[in-house]
Amino acid sequence: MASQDWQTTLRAKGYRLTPQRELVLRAVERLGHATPDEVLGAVHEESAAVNISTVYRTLELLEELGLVRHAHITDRAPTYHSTATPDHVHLVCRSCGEVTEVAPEIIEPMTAKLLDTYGFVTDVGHLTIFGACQNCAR
Amino acid sequence: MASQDWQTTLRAKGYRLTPQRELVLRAVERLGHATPDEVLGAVHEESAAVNISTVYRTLELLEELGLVRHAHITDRAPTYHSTATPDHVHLVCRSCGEVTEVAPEIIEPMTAKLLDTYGFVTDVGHLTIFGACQNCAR
DNA sequence: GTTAATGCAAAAACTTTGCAAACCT
DNA sequence: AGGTTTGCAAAGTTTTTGCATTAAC
Repeated sequence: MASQDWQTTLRAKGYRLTPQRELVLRAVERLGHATPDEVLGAVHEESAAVNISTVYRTLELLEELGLVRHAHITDRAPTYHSTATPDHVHLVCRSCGEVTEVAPEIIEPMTAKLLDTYGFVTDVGHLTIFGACQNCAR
Repeated sequence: MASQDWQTTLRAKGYRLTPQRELVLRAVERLGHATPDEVLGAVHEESAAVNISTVYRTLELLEELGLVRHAHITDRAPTYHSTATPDHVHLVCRSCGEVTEVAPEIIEPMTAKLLDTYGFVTDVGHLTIFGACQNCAR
């Protein structure tokens, strides 16, 4: 059922089902958070050869369809994650690089205030908070 | 006085005072938020020729010294801003690109909770919140 | 005079694009 | 069959690096 979902979403907009698209989506789901390059690597481990440009095009497509999202967790490449996982905020430690996923509820007081004061609707799924984790903070 | 500050900071760590470093720092202060490329452009307008690689090296140095900071406001290049301006959070509208600066107090409830729950110390100056501004939200 | 910093040019890393061949429907 | 998608290769961007020259101290 969930496995049909993405197929339906693709077809709904007239896009075709290809093994590459399935492989990329699966890789993103499996990896949790991954750069285009890491997605390519993961797909290759599946003993499948997909071109890097296809990975880029596919990630763009999947994001347009709302099946994946990206966030800027490192200073370099964007990292993609599946939207099948519930929305979450990323806490990224500047020292050790650890990434913690946090339920969006924790920032609800803030999003409420931003809406209230500025009429700003926070895109929770895209939020990355940098700082120092418990271990590195002291 | 403030104009001496950065000179002192540089010397304190044994770095040298160069016109390029002053030009880059001034450009960042003047521009508010700027990519390395925009900094280069601004410096050139000062009728001074500074190489792009010097801009990169200088921004890195200034950041190490705590004189500038960077945040990821767009999906592409990082934007640098002076730390002379008080810490602030960036609200970025995904539709129109508008960037609003917000006092850190507004997110204090969130940072408190993150500290409480995860021992996570939020780096407020680096925080960029994506979403939809008042005009674009509806 | 020493040593760090700059400019330049080349390389590296990352992403995009054009086009013919292959594949989905 | 017909139009979309892929692979490949080449080009575009952005950032980094090595090294000789220049400039700060």
